Amino acid sequence: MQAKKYLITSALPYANGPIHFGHMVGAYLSADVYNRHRRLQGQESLFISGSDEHGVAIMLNAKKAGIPYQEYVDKWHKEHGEVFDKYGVKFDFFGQTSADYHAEETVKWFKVLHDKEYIGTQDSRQLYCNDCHNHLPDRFVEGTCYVCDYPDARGDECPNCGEFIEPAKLKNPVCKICSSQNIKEVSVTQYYLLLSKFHKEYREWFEAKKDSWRKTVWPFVDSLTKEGLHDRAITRDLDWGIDVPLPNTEGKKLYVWFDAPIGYVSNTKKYLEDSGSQEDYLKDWWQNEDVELSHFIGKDNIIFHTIIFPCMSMASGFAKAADKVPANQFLNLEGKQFSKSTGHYVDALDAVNEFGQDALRYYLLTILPETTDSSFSWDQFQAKVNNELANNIGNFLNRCLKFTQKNWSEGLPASCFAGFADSDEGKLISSELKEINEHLDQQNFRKGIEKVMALGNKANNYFSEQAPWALIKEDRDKAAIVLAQSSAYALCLGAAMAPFLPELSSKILNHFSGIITEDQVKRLYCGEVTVLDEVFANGHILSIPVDALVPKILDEVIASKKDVLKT
RNA sequence: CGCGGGAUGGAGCAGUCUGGUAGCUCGUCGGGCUCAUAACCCGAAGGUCGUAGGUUCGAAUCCUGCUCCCGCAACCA
Repeated sequence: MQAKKYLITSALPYANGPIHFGHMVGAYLSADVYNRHRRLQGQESLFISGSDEHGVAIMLNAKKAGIPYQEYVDKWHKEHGEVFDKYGVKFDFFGQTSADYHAEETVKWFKVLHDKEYIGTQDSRQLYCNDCHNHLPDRFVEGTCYVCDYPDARGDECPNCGEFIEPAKLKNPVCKICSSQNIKEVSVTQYYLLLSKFHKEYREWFEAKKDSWRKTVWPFVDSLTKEGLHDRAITRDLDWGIDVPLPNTEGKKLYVWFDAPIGYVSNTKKYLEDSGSQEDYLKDWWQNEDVELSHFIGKDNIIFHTIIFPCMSMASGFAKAADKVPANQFLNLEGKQFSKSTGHYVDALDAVNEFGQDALRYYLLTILPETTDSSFSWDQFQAKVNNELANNIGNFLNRCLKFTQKNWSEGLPASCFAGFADSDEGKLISSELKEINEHLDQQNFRKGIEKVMALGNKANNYFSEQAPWALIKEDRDKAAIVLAQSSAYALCLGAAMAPFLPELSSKILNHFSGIITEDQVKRLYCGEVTVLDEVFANGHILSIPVDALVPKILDEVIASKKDVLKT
């Protein structure tokens, strides 16, 4: 059955540091393209994200910076919002998990899961630092591996021998927070999400996804869950987070990963309330079977979005489980991992301020790590932007519009545009536009943007073959028809590009403002080229001066970027 | 045998599920054009599809073994 509405979420960025291209490409750009795509199709959609603001890492960094937790996360929330804005990633709502409305929603989920006996207590042994008085999560302890004697084994895994570590057994454990060796093992009682009880229902839901989920997602999750599900602690002994809503639980907070995905739901609720909508966030969206729910995430989040949150949703009855989880692989920088500490790093905000939204969105979308890890390279960035975006698309628009403006300053008459939809060019464009739609329906973003480029290629092809610069000397009327068809090409390119490069798209459409409505753009986007007969019913005058729409990136600039990485 | 992903012309990738003369973008070389952002168009060269076997009339694609790379992914998020 065709879904009627689309609920789109992007992983909540952790409010603990700057955003880099890896984040951008992992969970935000493709989600934004998908959202814009569905809207252009005239579908109803909601695009939700927000800051993830709890957890030990934030606590410690705020303490280190000497500022209150709330102030710390607010700072990052603001900066992240700014970055997304500059990249044209346009959420309907970008909330915060430290807000009251979110705590309220999370508590509701906890209580229902508790009442249904999907939450219970278990005792476990955990390390505690006597000097900084923190309960130490596995990753915050280091020591000597008890299997291979590797000296820098982490509390959860030994990077040398690959053994999964039981932190209490580590030799010479050291607190990673304060470097103290004064660590003791204590017994703690935590609340657990009893996923083991939900195995059968979970697998029933999961197995139905086999053919539609990416092969980087399904087999991995399958191998983790086919034998059974592990219960999982969802509380921690911390002083920053949402209080456990039960008596005698002082000092316990909900684990950040329990509350974070509920953020999608609470942010939806808040958005609908704030925008004065009459819709109910659960009935009309989260529980609605006619809604297609897609979680856009990086591969590091697969477990939470394909196992834990779906179980929480189904077991509580608050929400349907995900329909699609188009998880991306990782993006490297010049072949190596991004690393802020070693300086092998590019700040996403600096980059967009320098190169602009179109160039970065274009390049990043063409290297989306959909099937395998990919790599950002400055040389390739320059080559692709200059050769593909500027020379192909940008130059086509420039040559065709400038030529038209120079020779038909009075405008092209309606008669030149007649019959375009039925022409070979018109039919070709129509089928190309429909194909782009299909790729995006399937969330194949790279293929989609490749197709847009191919359309630009065809436009250049047509222009060169028809050679209007020669034709105009022999038969001005025939040349006018060629230019009219080229204008139609330009307009179609503008529409096709809309979900990928909204800024460039609107620059193109701007040349046709006044003769095309928003609704007509949507129809054109879906491949209905007959709409052009209406659009050009009175001919067309290019009234705005034509300028190069895609600036080229200079060698010196790229060289300086590469130099920065070397040092 | 921890788990998953990957290995395809100089570079980056698609194709593998559903076997049938190996495709795309960039780069290189040759030609054309001059409307345009030294842009555009046409043509060419370049690959025994990581490796060793197997199945088959036929394998990049299916099966088995091996090598190398990336990541760590259910108590960091």
